[in-house]
Amino acid sequence: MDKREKIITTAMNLFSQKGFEGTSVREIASAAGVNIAMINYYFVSKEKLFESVVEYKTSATRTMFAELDSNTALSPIEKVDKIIDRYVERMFAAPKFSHLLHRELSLSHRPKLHHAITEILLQNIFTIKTFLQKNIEKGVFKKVDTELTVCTIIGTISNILVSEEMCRKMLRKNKDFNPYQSKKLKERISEHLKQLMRSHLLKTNKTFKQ
Amino acid sequence: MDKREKIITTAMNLFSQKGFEGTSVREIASAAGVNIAMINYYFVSKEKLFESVVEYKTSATRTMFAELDSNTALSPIEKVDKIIDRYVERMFAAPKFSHLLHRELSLSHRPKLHHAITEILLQNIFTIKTFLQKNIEKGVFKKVDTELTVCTIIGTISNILVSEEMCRKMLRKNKDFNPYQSKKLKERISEHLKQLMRSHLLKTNKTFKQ
DNA sequence: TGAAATTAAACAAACGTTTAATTAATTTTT
DNA sequence: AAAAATTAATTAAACGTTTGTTTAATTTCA
Repeated sequence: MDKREKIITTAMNLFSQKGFEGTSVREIASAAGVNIAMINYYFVSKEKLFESVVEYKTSATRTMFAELDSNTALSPIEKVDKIIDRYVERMFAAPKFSHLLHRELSLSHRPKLHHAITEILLQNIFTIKTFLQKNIEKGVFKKVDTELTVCTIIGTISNILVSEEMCRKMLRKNKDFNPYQSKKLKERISEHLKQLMRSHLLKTNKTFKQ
Repeated sequence: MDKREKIITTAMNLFSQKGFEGTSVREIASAAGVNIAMINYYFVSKEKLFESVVEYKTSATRTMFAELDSNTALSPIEKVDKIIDRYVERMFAAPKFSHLLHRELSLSHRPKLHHAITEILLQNIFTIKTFLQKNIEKGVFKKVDTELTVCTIIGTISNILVSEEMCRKMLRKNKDFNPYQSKKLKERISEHLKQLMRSHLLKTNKTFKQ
């Protein structure tokens, strides 16, 4: 890995753990094993480094929902299942980075970064929303509030993963339970959301695994 | 309002807007109209001030869910409705403070504060969870994942309110729409969650306002 | 008179950033 | 292909600010 990339991944980890203001440039440089001046040399400023981190991390997963949307082999409710699975997968793969985005989103004193994150997240939201709307028009799904339904899916997942300690205590697990590594929890969340969405979206009284 | 309280409310607003590290003690002192030394005189340190802010804000609403729980005049699903109404109300009353809590919760480098917030939020979660469990045992509600159901309610609301700009764009509103002041949005979220919870929890096929 | 409240000033430490000098790598010229 | 010239990468040190906190003197109030 070249130094530029090493700085980005190190910064991502530190920003995720301690926030933007809570992480110093010296800390990043030291953890990445580079001279402190290299950071300004490559990224101009700390804020620009942050933007690079966001861009680096989200570019890979940007097309995920769009690809899923164009897959026509699945039934509407099966697609909902897939959307849930993929989103849960994505959040579990990098929970701390998701927190970083949400944290920055809830702050208002760095407008540029705020705007950039908003645009990134909106893409995913609109893809799902449009999918739901189409199937409501077709008469396949109930006439639900599509925008808030997307919020429910995303909000549920990010809420559970907001803190390891919180998650453990809420689920009454002991100290050696690691939420972010638990395959069981991942499946449990998927199951819950699928069941929730089936009763929410489907007109007929099909109950799911219950 | 005495100076101590003035410092707390000013700090709350600034911490909410700019985060803990993003707010300086000088800034708080200046905005509160007090000498900078007064903050350490009253609160010993910046971190202790933060803890005082959290304590001050949450003490008032701490008993809310417990009181609601002991109200026996309502049917189970009506109580769910009330829980949703109250929670939405609470979040809309101080959205930025909610973000402050969630932001701090997603960081791991101030363990003391992290722990304090966890305990505060857990009280509400367990009250709702226990209520759901009781009604599942009685056979009134379906056998759902109670813990994740609570996450869904809380997560949906906090996800929508995470950012004003995000909310506006997601709901396709124009610039002069103020999400945090919108009574309509508040009702819309309540409606969505009530409908969601009825299809999720109720065994019979009662659909709600649809 | 004595305790509490308030102040301006200073504290050391940490912050993000820049400088200027040096080494490494690449390109151009012979 | 070797030498020279040019660009890029890297470094230690210092830059001026800002940070949270403390001091010691003064004012306020009981």
